[in-house]
Amino acid sequence: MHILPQSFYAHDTITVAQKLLGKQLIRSIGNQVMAGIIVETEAYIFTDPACHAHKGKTFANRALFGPVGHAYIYFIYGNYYCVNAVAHTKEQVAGGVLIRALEPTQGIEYMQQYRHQPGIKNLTNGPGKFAQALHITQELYGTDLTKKGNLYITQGKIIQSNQICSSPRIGISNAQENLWRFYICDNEFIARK
DNA sequence: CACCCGATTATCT
DNA sequence: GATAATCGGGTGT
Repeated sequence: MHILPQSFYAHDTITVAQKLLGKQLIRSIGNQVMAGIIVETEAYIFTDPACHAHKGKTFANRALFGPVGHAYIYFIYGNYYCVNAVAHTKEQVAGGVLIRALEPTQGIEYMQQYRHQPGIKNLTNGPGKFAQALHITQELYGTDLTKKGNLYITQGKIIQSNQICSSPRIGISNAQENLWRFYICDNEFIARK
C-alpha cells in the first residue's frame, strides 16, 4: 500500500483532517503489525484557542511547529496517549490533526492484548483507546509518518464527501462554534455520534 | 517547589 | 448523565 507523501500534509489543517478519513494507520512492533482505517479526526490550528500550540512553542508541543507529516503525541489525564499528524500550510505556522478512532483491519489479536479487552468494538473507538491498542507511547513522539517504520500512514479507501459528517470537537471548553470534528457517517467505530 | 488542569476513559447511578 | 482516577507540563512564587 502506498505511503502518503509529505506534500499530503502541507495543506490547510481542516482540509487534511477530512482527507485523512479512510486512510490507514499502520503500527509495527518487531514482527507484530497492527493497522486500522482512520474513521474520526479533529483539526487544531495555531490561531484556535483549543489548539495545544496556541500559546506558543514549548517542549511538549514542539512537534506541532515542526515538519508536517510527523507525529505529535501527548499524554493526557495521567493515563492515555493521543496521536496527531502535524499538518498545516506555511502561513498557519502550526497545527495538527487529532486521530480519534480507527476501524481495525489487521493485528486485532495484538490490540486485544494491549487493551486487555476481548471483542472488537471497544478496541479503537476513541483517541486514548486506539493509542493503547496500538501501543503508541511517548517514544514515538516526532515519528515521520511518511516513512515506512514503526508508525506510518498509507492510502486506504476512497471516501466520498457525502460520507463525511462534522460536529463540534469533543472534550474542549471553547471554540465550540467550529465544526472541526470529522467522521465517516454511520461508521460503527467512531467514539460517539 | 506548589498548584492547576487537561484534545479521556471506566464505572458507576 | 455524572464523576473519580491519575500524572506530567506549564506557570507563578
